[in-house]
Amino acid sequence: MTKPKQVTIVEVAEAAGVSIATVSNVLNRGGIRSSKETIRKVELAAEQLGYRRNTMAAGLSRSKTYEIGLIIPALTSYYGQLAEHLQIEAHNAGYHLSVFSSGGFDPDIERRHLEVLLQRRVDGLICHGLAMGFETTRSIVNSGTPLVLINGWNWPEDIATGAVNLGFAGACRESVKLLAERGCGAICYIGSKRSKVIDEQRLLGFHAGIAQYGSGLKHEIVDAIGLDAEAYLKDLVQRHDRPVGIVAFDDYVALRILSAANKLHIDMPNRLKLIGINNEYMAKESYPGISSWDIPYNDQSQMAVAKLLHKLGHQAESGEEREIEVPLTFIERETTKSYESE
Amino acid sequence: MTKPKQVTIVEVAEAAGVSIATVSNVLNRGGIRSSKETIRKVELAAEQLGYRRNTMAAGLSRSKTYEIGLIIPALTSYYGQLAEHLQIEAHNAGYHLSVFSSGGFDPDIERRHLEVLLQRRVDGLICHGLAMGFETTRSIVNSGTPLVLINGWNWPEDIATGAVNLGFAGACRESVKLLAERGCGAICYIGSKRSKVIDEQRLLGFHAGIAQYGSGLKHEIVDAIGLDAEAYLKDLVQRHDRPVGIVAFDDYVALRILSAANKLHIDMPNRLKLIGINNEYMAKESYPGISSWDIPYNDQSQMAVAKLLHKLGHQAESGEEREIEVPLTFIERETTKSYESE
DNA sequence: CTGTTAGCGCTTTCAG
DNA sequence: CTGAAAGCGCTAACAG
Repeated sequence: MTKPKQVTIVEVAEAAGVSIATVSNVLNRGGIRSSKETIRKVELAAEQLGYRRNTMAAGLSRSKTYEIGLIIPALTSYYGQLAEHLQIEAHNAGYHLSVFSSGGFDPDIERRHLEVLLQRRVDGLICHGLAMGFETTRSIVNSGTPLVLINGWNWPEDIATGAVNLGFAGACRESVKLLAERGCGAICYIGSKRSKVIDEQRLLGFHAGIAQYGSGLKHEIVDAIGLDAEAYLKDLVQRHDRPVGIVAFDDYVALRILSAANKLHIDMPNRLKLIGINNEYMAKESYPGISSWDIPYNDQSQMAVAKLLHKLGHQAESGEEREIEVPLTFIERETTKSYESE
Repeated sequence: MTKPKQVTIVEVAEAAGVSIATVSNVLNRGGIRSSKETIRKVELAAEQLGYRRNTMAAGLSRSKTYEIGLIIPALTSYYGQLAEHLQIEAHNAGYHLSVFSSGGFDPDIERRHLEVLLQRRVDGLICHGLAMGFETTRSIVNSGTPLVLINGWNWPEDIATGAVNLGFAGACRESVKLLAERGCGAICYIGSKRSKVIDEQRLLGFHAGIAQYGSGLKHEIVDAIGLDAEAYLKDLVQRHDRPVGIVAFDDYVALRILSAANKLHIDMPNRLKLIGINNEYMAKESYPGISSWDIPYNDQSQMAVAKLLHKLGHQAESGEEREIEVPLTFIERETTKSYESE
């Protein structure tokens, strides 16, 4: 069980009867500029010996790792999905993505992972805004490692790094619009202070929506943490005659609301209309189905990777603007509309 | 924006007026056997220059990476959680964990990630049974890299590698028992063929339960994929006078069932009793709450890492048995029991 | 087309 | 306690 000495190009070279340089050329540079015969010999030898390139040696020698690091606040739901997509995009670009979770916004863990990544000399970094403190980020930027942020809004100029953000504000604004149009007399945003910057974006959009479409409408803002959904909802509905609209922080919060509503036998969508965000499984499979905003994982991932590649000098497009925004798309379900046929 | 040449021990050595060997000793070997004065000088120089150790060089030189690779089928729900916990355990042991998702059971991606990890010369590997084919696994074992499996049951002797498995079978058996005791006249398992080996385990337990506690009980087995939950449920309930019990593959499937039941106004838990697995958010927050089996992430992670360390020669305990099993714990909610007080 | 050789940055004997 | 020197495995000129 002791790790048998791994085979190196030296051994392959010997077996194939060529020099190590030739082996390197054949195996790791696409066999260009080598005779067919040599290529064959080398590949055969490598195959038989079970050669496997040592990334550390290669990286050290070229001072380029083809690795890009990802730091996200968690590995669940949205973040997990995102990581998955990014992994694919990175691969398509010839890089490979190492994923690290900062374990729910823990700045120490964040620092630690970052340090590991930097010590690894990753070529670039993709980080979620939530997982990054300003200080940490500044130190990356100073280290010279290219960085693109995901969901990082309005970062200080001196550490501006390019970001691709989700259009949460827009989604919330449109949610308000829709709820207003559907006849809600009061609209309420249930946020989550825990995800500060993201909550701010939602709130921004919510307020914009109220300002634009909600004249004469009552509105209020509460936080999901520690909220007694049942009590709140009961009270909310009692206080208003017309239908009530709720914009939930995400589908998790929305599910809590929906369950409370079910328990109280509140008529959805006639008495209460509910919109979540993220379009997760539970939104689709709960009863009634929760209207929600779908996340364009593909677009966001593609853009993030493209932007990073650009910084890495790959001369791709889409590297100009500092922040770019990706819009969500609304998926309507029974919490906002009664289905006739469908 | 071009990557400024990173500082190396050579520069630190110069700045501190000592040799690179000394720098290495101080910085990366805990400053043992060095005079206080030297230590101070070196640390100061390193600090000022912003020295950051190059992992590749270090790893290459010691042929030891302190990295362990993780391959899981996805980054969502259970898998994401698991990864998160493993990351912590690994860290506590002085290792760092690189996470890779094989993008939903895709054998090509699996192979690719594996190759990357092996080329990185990770010290060890933790893989989820679902994400691994036998062939792939055999090649790891042959490569000499220690491997511990998570949820890998009954692997062929020649690639037996040690596994820490969740007690799904036990959970399902006990679910049947509970449903039988609670007066169900028919018990039904709704599986998911997509997760083959896991489904098998559940089924194993289900059958054991039926054999042991379900004499005279009707039982049936269906698959969640493509299932019309509403139609199925309607029919199921009509066919039986006594309460019907359902053991769902996981909480995702359970949620679908629950939604269908709500839609059909089936009385839970009196007419229908439902048990999920994984104890995810939706089980806790749906209405009625779904009884489910909680996963001991901590235990499983600890054991997996401990087992791997053992193989790495860390001489820890718990490395003897080839497969070890971690039991789940039942969390009862309203889908199986009416609450009076809570 | 192929081989020689000088590193990449760090660890690790082994002398001093 | 400190330093000189020999690698770790691979890449990248540069000659042949």
